[in-house]
Amino acid sequence: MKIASWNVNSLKVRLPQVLDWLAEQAPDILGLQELKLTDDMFPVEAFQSVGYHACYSGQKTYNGVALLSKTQPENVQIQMPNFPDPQQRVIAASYQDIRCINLYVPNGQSLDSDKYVYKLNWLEALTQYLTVELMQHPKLIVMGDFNIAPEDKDVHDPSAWIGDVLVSEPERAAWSTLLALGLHDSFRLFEQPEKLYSWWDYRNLAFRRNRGLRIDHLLVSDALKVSCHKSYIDKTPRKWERPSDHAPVICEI
DNA sequence: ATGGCTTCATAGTGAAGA
Repeated sequence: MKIASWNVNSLKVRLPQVLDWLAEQAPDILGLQELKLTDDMFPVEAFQSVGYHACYSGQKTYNGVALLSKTQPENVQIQMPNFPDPQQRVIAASYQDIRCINLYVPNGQSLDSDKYVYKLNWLEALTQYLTVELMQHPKLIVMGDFNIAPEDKDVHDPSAWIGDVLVSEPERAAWSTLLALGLHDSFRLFEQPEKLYSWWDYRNLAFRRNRGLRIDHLLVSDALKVSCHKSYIDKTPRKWERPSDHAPVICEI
């Protein structure tokens, strides 16, 4: 079973690329973030016609998350029940005995921003939410754009990022707290080449120079860790014309 | 070099992303 996560930075703009990628990779489940469209604009038919079910939670301009799947999603939940939020950043669904949670974690903007406070509060709520979910669903996958680079090796130039969001100690502590619940960064379950990232700035030829961060992740619970046999990043779509700034991340269980 | 690029917004001294 192939499960993937991709921040598409506008589904309106990226729909043709998502369809191409689905045809190429044929994931069983694909979590999308940053749809940037309202639910009435969601391209249900386009995905249906290539054999994918969809559940989604969008909003105007910002945020928005969706799960595409070859099988029917069950028990779909939008938002964390313990954190009502006008920003659409969470969608969860079950596929047989696997529970899949797709996240668009707040960016935080800067360490002195209100948005940073919101990010840390959001991550604290996520910890509580996942604690409950893990008790109910031993086979749990938590995927998405976490907007956290867990370690310095996930940062192209750690010294240049000191004091910035995505790498700060409180964010990394929140990440560690999530893993301590019994979740595993699937990417780090395996030997990986160095300097592999999932996001590159649009500016300054950052992709060509591989000046990136690894901030998109697929976490698997203990019960899924044993059957997880592969985890990787597909940089190909980042090379396409008018790409998202994020690449899809994939794990196979 | 506090901008460089992209998206969605509106017609701003743009906002936000990462």
